Amino acid sequence: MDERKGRSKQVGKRIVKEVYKTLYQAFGPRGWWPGETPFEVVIGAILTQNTSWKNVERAIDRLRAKNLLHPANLYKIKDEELAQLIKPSGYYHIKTGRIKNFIVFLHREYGSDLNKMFREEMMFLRKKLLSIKGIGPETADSILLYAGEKPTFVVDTYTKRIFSRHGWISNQNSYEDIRDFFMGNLNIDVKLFNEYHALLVYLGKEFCKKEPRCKECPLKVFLNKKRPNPI
DNA sequence: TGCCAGGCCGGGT
DNA sequence: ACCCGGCATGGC
Repeated sequence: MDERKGRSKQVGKRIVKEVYKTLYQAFGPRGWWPGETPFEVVIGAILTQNTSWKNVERAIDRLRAKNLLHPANLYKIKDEELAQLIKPSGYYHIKTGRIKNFIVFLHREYGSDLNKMFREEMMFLRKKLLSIKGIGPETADSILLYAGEKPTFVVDTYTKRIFSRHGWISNQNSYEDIRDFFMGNLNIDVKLFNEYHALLVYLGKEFCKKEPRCKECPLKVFLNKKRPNPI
């Protein structure tokens, strides 16, 4: 690699770490994921696809009330009943299929035992999750990180929005590019990846909704700093 | 009232 | 390899 790229890489590394430090100091630990059990996290990860968490909570509460937050119980339920229960989370027919796809996969591959599934090597399991129809990269990484406590970085719309608006990534970078960018510039650390993603979501939700780079944004201190060149 | 929310798939270029 | 329409409810 040439010298310019090398320097750019160092800038990228510094930015990624400093952004984390800044957000953590501003907001403190977020305590993610807002779910009680690993299985609940998996279901939440599917239900929250392009959906506000508030609506997902409603759906989860309805499942919990029927004691359905367990693989064996969901395995038995009829599609139409599940669809009605998760209705508040939107896209409920699509998501019924996606939940069922995962449940059938878990049953077939691991005897409905989530702990057994998470004993797999991370990247091997990631590939298997991605092969399930309805589980894309963000959902897979959310499951691995927040339910399985595996060291993978979750990239979502907030991550892309915040980092591209600052010029730290470009909007043509793929999901995997961006994931590599974060993982390559941070220590491989479950706790760190957990907090980082949660902090970005918090920032995106609470500060960047209407006015990008608003006055109260903790990241405004980065506006005048050197920026890395394309990942 | 219209737009958005912690994506992903399938078909078309 | 991208690009786009579709999927749907609830909050502001």
